[in-house]
Amino acid sequence: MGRGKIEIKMIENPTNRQVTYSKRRTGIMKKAKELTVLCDADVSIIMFSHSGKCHEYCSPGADTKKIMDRYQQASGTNLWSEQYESMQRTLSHLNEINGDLRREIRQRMGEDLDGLDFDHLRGLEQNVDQALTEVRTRKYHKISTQTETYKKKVKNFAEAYRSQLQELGMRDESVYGYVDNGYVDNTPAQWERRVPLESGASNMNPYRVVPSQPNLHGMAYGSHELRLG
Amino acid sequence: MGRGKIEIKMIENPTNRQVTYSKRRTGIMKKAKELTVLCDADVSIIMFSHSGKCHEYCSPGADTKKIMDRYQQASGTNLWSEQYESMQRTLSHLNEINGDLRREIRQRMGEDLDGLDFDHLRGLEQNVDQALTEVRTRKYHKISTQTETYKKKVKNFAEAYRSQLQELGMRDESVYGYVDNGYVDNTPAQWERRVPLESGASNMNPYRVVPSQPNLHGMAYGSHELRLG
DNA sequence: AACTATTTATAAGG
DNA sequence: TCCTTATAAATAGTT
Repeated sequence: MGRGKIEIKMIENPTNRQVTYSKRRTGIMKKAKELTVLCDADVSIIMFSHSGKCHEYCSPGADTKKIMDRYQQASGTNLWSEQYESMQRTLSHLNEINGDLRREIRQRMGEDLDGLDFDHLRGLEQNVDQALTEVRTRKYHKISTQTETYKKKVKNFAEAYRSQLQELGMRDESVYGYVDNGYVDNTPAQWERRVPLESGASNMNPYRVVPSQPNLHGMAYGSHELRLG
Repeated sequence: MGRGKIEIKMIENPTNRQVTYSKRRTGIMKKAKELTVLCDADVSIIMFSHSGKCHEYCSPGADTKKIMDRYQQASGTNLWSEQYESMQRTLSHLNEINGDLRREIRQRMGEDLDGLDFDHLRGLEQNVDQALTEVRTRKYHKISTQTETYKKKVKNFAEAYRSQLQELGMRDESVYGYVDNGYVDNTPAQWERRVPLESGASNMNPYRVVPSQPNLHGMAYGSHELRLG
């Protein structure tokens, strides 16, 4: 339709091509609008010109994404579902691992042991026993280290205090005596009574006896729709 | 264009509307094809009729999804990204939790204890100690239960054997003697030497000492592209 | 679905 | 990009 008939094949002249693209794009968009109104249809058109420019039409009362979602549903299967399902599988896999890890922790806490046969129980016992030994070793190492640290601190403090006294021309023999007898005590008794410090950085507190859910990141996935608090 | 000019407004007569939809749809699709060829453009058209029927056109050399992805990219921001990012956040959150759980297990195995202060060590020690007690209790309970089971089995077997002998008009006093003296033994010594049975259903073997990765589901997400082996 | 009078789209040119 | 105009194409109403 025009001054002459044209063959439907790629227009080589870039200017002509661009002009034709522009005209016909307008034409299609107009037709789409008319169809939308005349027939009460939902239409989505997305076009990319040879040069990469993007144009779209979308019938009023719906947006492109809605039509695409509807398209996805209508065409049944594919589109994003593939990627969604991949992520979905990953999520349930991770959740499964999560469940296994929690169960292992519960079993290491002496719970949920009904499912274990004798050999597993025996192995678990040995492993926990070794762990206990290791933890005890560390604990006592910590005690002595901290004790040494405090000893040094107090010693340094006393040293400074004494040299100050000396600067003032005075003497006080009781400083060292205080350090060695009173403040530092190798028995763990005073430690055992301390209230544990809350560690904000770690959400894992191994010393807390939490009966069934070692870490309370309650999550349950499995539906296609996801929400994350 | 036709026998008479029509006003662009919704066609009330359903038959006419359907006929017009059909004709004009064909027209638009044809125009789209021509545009594709003439101007080397990528076009995607999705249409839903008033009755809900879906029709699409997509330029050859690309599929609808590709054009939509390109559209998403071109239109800059949103569309699916919101949902993707939500899932992405969920995934990394789960991974983080799993990391914490793995660390907790390692610490319950006596590893990775450098970061714990004295109070945590003390709590962990107490907890592991309690767990050890519980596991031991269960283990010995298992021993006695299994022993009882075997005792009964052998007893039943011996009973059956003896009644068979009786049916044959014979007597054998040694049967019970064998049961009570030889086969059943309450000491755990013979159990301790058994090779553990492999449990195929469970991928968690608490009695295995695996130094750094309690469960080898090595996963590392974080990129937008996902793959799951 | 086919026909056809008429409207609409648009190719070429400015 | 817009205007013009001759002509091709689309299609409304009819059969």
